[in-house]
Amino acid sequence: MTKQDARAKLLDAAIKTVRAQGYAATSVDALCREAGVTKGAFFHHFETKDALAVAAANYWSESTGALFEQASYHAPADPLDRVLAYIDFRKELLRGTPAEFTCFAGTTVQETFATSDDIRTACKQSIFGHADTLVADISEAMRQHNVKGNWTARSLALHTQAVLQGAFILAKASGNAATAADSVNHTRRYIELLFNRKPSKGNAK
Amino acid sequence: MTKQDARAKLLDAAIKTVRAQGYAATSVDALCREAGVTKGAFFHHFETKDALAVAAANYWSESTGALFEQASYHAPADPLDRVLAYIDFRKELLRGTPAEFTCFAGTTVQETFATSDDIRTACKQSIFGHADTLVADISEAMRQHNVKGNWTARSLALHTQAVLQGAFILAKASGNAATAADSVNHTRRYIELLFNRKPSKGNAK
DNA sequence: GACAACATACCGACCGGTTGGTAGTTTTCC
DNA sequence: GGAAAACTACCAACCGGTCGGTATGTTGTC
Repeated sequence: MTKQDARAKLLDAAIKTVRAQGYAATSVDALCREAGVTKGAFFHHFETKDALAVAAANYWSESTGALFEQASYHAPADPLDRVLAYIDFRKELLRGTPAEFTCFAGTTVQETFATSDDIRTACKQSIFGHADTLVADISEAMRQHNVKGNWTARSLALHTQAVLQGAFILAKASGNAATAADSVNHTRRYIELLFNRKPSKGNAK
Repeated sequence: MTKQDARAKLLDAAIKTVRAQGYAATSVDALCREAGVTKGAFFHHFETKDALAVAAANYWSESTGALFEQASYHAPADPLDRVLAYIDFRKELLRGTPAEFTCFAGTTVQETFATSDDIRTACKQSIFGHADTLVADISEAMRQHNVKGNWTARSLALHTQAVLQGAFILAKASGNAATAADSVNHTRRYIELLFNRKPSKGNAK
């Protein structure tokens, strides 16, 4: 109702609609309809459709960043436990329809990587930036548990993101969130094996 | 030049263009231009644009199926070696630009899962059908190496596909195929750990 | 001469983006 | 401190162009 309302509503509409239909299939008109604003408002706040995509990717980084910052997986004293709790948290988020739990940045970059460097960079920042928040815990876990392999903390952090992005695709293809959860279970098991941690019960398949 | 030529050229153009730009951003006109045929030819062979997508997904299944059938990773006597050789083969394929090594089915299903059940099913068949070709070797490896975990051969096969699909997205986002190769290395290491196989040298990061 | 395999010309709907304009707020200047 | 000027947020109508799709040829082959 107040100032700057249209911009926020358009960003929310973009996240929702693009996750459901993809970026190219989402028209500016559809976005305005979903947000309940006019086309004039759209182009008042965003120079082009691509500029909205960049803003939405940054908005996505901020809102998911806040979600993960507040989450309880940071609580355990052992850094390895924090990493495993993060994996469990990601698994818990796999609820509802794919449009509800999949990643705006991953979906958008898949369509735009070759046509818009600005969008690609914003999406890369979202995915790689989130991965970077895991590196400290992984590094500390490697130190405390005396694990040194032929791999880096950052590459493992990025690998967890790759698994999730791929799990989203399989969930979309199968229409089944459980398919994605299976891959998260494998990732948990991988980390347990890397750190010689006894596997927890209850991660079937 | 001969009969049925236009259809084949349109399918090739679809694979190439969709991998580069996505499905929705690929117009029928652009497809005809790329294939060197007219719009009349397009709608002579395909009832709708969506019908072409289904045909292209099936064509993708066939052509990649032939590629993997002929590959040399089936040679080793030990089924675990065959699985690891498959992983190495997938890593070798990560050459050139993302448009050259990424998956048509994964790209397409990401955009169409909610809007076309026919396309979604054809893409699911492509990805899950390929995963199924790995199940026999994984199962035999579990038997021969006396490995039984809280997971199934099929879920591990699907997990390898999830990692690859996710690795494609990270490669698109970073513009760097090496990012994808890192995830494949982690997957190889995971399988080695699952089967208590000594790690091979040379899989850095 | 019938039929498949195209080609050409064209359609209405919708695309991203622009226009001229209005209502309300903030800043400027005496 | 109060009016004028400038600015912000937003709107409805509209633009040229492109979209997926169609209707009607033409051409080569059996």
